[in-house]
Amino acid sequence: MASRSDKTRLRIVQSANRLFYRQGYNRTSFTDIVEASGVPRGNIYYYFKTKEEILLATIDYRLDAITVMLEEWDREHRTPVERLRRFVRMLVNSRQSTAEYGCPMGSLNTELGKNQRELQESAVALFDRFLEYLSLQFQEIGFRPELCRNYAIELLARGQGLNVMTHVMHDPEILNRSAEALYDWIDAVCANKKIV
Amino acid sequence: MASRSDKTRLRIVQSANRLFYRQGYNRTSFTDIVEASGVPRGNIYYYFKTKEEILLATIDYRLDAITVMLEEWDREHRTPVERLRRFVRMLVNSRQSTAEYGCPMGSLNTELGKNQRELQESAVALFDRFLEYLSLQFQEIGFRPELCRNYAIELLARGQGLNVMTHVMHDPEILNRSAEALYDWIDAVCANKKIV
DNA sequence: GTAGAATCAGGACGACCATCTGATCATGGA
DNA sequence: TCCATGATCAGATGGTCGTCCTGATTCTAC
Repeated sequence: MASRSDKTRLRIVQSANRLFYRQGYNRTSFTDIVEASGVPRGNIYYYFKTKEEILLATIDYRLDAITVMLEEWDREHRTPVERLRRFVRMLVNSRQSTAEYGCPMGSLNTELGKNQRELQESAVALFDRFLEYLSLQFQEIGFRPELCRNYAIELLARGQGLNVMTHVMHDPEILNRSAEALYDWIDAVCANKKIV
Repeated sequence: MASRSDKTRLRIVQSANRLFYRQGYNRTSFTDIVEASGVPRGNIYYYFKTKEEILLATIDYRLDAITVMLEEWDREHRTPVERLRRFVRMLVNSRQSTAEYGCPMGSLNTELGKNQRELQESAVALFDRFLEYLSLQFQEIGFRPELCRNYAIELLARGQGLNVMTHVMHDPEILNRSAEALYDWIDAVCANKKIV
């Protein structure tokens, strides 16, 4: 099924995705995408009518990548606690690129959240995917459903906070050092399981 | 001392500051600033040679505002713990605008952190101001100096995380609900004081 | 083999961008 | 009164932006 067309489209999306992450969506020009992908101007417009459409395609692309990753986590780890810890480990593993360019998900939403609400509402799907997954793990641990979403938000918030600080200070060690507190938090929450 | 010149300059800076917060720096055009401030094009260039200079002026403007605020906190609250709690309260108080436009400090740094390093290095001063202040409070509580900076980063990180989630989900209640955990964290850290 | 759709290619277009220019106005000291 | 200078102002400028257009080439199916 990987026709020539599919390959070209994929090249565009991958190049745009990379640029959007590194430069931001608004600061990435059409010419940037043309040069990075090697796909000529008019040809890109054959696949996407507007720059916004390219962004939506990159969001879908990321969503697929996240789905694949989460499925892998499910296969690799049997218990929900291990999967929560795996999430923290992912943050730590990404610390170098986070220090350089920030969180791909968080920085995109932050950028679009200012005055580009429609686009941001598409980008929030990235957060929802993680929230859903994390929430599910807490449910499997045995917490009440209402609590689970709040725990998921709390965990995601702490991850985002570390990502922001890591990016702002250009210091990957912040993530390295602070991860321990997140592991502890997971343990502490789960220790409450019997009480709650 | 408020000459006509000073007033015009201030009007430019205040309008730009507002626009940069709401629309982001890069998406704010010169024309936007002209229209918002009511100061004609050429006149703005009499005060600032480039758009970047305007940004630097707004950063200074914010730094001054932060300084004034922190001095007020010092006057209002005698103990360092109260001042730390005051910081959390500020986050909660700003929850409405945070839900709409994000954290003024965090979102600016996130935007500039991508590919505009020189400007971001000026914007990081905003973070430094808070880090310095928070760190000082931990020192006054009695922690070892090396610890204090890490505690300050941790507190700032958790605040930024909540700000990001609040903005992304457009839900001020996230800040409202999660503040309690920050108060608890402050208490927990200070309870360790004798041990550490 | 060939018709028609899919794909490729790059220049052209108008809008808007940050910046600059030069003229005009206001003010205050000689 | 006059003029030097700080302040104000409208419009022009070159460049870049996202978008569009028109052919040329390649693929697919009969």
